[in-house]
Amino acid sequence: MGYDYKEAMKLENQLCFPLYAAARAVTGAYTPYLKDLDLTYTQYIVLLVLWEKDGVTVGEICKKLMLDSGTLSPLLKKMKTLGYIEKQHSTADERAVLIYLTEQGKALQEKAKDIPFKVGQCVKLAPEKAKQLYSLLYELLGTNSDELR
Amino acid sequence: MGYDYKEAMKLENQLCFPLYAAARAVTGAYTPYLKDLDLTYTQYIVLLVLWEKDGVTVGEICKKLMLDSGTLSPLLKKMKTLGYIEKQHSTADERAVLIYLTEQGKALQEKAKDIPFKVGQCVKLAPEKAKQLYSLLYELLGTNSDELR
DNA sequence: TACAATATAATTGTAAACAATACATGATAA
DNA sequence: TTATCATGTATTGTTTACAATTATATTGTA
Repeated sequence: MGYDYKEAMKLENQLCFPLYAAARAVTGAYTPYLKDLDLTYTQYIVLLVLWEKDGVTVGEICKKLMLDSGTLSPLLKKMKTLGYIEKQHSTADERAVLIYLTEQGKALQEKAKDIPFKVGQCVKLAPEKAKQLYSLLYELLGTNSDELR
Repeated sequence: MGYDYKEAMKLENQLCFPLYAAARAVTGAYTPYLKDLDLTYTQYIVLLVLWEKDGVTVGEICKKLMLDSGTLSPLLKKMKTLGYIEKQHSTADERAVLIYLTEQGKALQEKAKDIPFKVGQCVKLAPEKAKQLYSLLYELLGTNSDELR
């Protein structure tokens, strides 16, 4: 008996599905908290990048978040109109666009400070299991960042 | 010293991010193979459901895939125009819509049979680690399917 | 110095994803 | 019965995602 493709094709036998579903579920867990701050999940992770290091290029944000400019360009434009960021062309390289937080953008960090904790409360996975999951995911991403994208 | 929220808010300290990124990466790994069959990832997982059990309601598909009707309704409409499925109102309950594979939709299973294997090749995670990841993800989903959605 | 190759963002087009709402059918209770 | 509530699906509006392309700037090189 060979490779049972019908068995392999069952939804519950594919790693992709729980990954896809879990990602949406966890992202969704952020939504109510982010809504209070008028933020979407993607805007939030852009801010996470900027709160760590202000004045980075669009390309650096793309790389960190593994998103492309087709996703981030309109998003950053929106965040600018919302008053969270400013854009500025690099003087060293006119192609590069640097993103800076406004005062309002900086102030959001304080307002968002409880979110990781609150979401952590929702995601009822024992700490050591969360850690395992975390490292498996990074392993998956690390060994595949080239092949997969 | 209290709870260091600035540390907690770093991108690399949040479980959500690798989950989000890995899900997109793995989903993206399907894209080239699915493109050959003129399928999107979401269409593919709908077919996975139907290949397992034909003639299920929209609601059952929603539940299995953890997607809502706002996502699936237009998708199913598209799949109908593509000739993969047919819709039929349940006689027992006129509200319910049953989804049936067409011959073309059934035939796609044979054409798609190598996809799980091929994607498995791309995702270079040792089998036992993939298994671990798999069960952690289902644990995350299982314990939270109510709270998270 | 030209000019091809490359790099950086933005744009366009298509397809999800989901909240909120609408709408039809079915179930239930006064 | 008939008002009311619940259920199943579809629609509308907003925001991602990403492929493919474009516009512009920079770099490498003949």
